[in-house]
Amino acid sequence: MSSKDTPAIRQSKGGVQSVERAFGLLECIANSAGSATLSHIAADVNLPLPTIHRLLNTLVNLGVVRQLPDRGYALGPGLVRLGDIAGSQLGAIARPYLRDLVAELGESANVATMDGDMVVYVDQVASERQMRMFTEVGRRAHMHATGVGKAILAGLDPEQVRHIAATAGMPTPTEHSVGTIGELEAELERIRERGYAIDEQEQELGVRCFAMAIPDAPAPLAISVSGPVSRVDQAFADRAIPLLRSAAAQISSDMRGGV
Amino acid sequence: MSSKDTPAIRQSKGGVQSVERAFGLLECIANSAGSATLSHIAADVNLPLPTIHRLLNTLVNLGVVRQLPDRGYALGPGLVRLGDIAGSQLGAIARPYLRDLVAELGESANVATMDGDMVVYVDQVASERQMRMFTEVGRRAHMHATGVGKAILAGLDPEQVRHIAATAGMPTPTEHSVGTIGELEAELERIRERGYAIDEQEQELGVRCFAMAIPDAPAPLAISVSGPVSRVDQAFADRAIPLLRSAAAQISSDMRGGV
DNA sequence: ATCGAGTTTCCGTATTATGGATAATAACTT
DNA sequence: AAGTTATTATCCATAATACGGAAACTCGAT
Repeated sequence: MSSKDTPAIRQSKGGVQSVERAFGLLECIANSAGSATLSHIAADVNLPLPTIHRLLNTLVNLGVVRQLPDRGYALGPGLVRLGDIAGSQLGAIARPYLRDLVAELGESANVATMDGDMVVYVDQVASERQMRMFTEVGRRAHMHATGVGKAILAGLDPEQVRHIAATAGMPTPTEHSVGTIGELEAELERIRERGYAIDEQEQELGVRCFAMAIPDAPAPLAISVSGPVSRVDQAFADRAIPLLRSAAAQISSDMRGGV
Repeated sequence: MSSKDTPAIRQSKGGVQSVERAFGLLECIANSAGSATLSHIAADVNLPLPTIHRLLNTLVNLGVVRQLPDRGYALGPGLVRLGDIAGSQLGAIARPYLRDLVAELGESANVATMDGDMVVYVDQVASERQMRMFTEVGRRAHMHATGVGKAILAGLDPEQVRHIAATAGMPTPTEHSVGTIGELEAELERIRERGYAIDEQEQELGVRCFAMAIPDAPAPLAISVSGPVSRVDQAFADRAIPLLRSAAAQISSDMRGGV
């Protein structure tokens, strides 16, 4: 499951070839979890060895890739920094509104984006409560098993949803998780009707979560509030949903407004 | 403070120009917090507009940069993913040992690397205790004010240390923090003698931390255990130091061993 | 000590990125 | 609302740049 995952390297017209190739290599290393040797990479992306070697050298000099003592290549710390900044920038616009949500509702609020076929949490404002959700920023999770993920999926084409479900798979972290594409599609329809997604202990037992997509965002984005089922109940939802709705609207307009 | 931070773009011989330039642009966007407009970027990196535009286009197509509705450019979600994977890969080798440390000592353990002139936490295993350190993965901190940072600094050339202190500055988060280069150098000398670093409430009041650098790591790396001063005392240190030492040695050999 | 898979360097070639000039678009001004 | 400027996007001839075949080298295995 490695020679087909990276379908060579997409070359879009008007793009700079070497840059596209360079990121193809990064993708390739990212997919082959851990290190990847030169020839291993050459097998995946379809390029002559010297070319790959030269590109990798450049990336190593840039600190984006690090070369292991056994000559293998791995993603380097430079990417940690860039990724961190990228995430915080995405989250930065949303943060003040998340803070309001937390202040108002007393539960943790999150922003997540879709990357590839997974959800990535880009920012979180944790509640002050003792027992609270512990969703690390940067964590990745399956779309169908999270509130934010389902909220995002509900805004995509059905075929795109199928494709994501197919490539990422549909594991069921708990017995409440959605397990089949049929169920998922029905669930997404419900989400579209009511305007928000519910994660009913689907990601973790005892945790309920309300999520909503940010309309017209530059990247697929959703926000959520989550907490233990004991506190996050119907009464909570009645207070939370309008707040989520207005937060989503404001974030959306902030993002369109630039800065 | 923006036209001098990015000293054009470093071009190392044997490197692929366009790739180096592309990452120069990413750096530039990263530095100009939030969005950066085309001409703003052109002012920082010293390149003709069409060239920048073409490179940015490529990066946008790759999902690494996103273009805002006001035509500004910002780092995109693709980087979040790569950075996340890069971080977890760096941390992955260390994680099992961190787990052991936490199991044995009952306090949170961290791995951090140096990136630029800052420390970045790449992984953490949190203790099960109620009151625990809340160091998010991906967080950046000043070298001189953290245990891991000082442990790493202790292994660098004095001039490099000076340079880092000069460029990053030396803020003092608490009244215990090291505030001058003189103090720092003395402290680093002590660290070299005893073989580990102590963060004595220098980052946050009430928090003590023992840290040790990973020798011969592919990137500067250090591990630490930290917790409230009430629990993390001399008796704790007596248990912790040998464990840290052996963990560091094992991680080091694992990293040299490849995979 | 010999071999061979995998990695790195070399260098002539032409493919590829380049950037000056120009057009299109947005922002400001009167 | 029309004119003006600043900013961004597109063309395309040029040559500089990245390319990749071939050959040297390194390291682990036999």
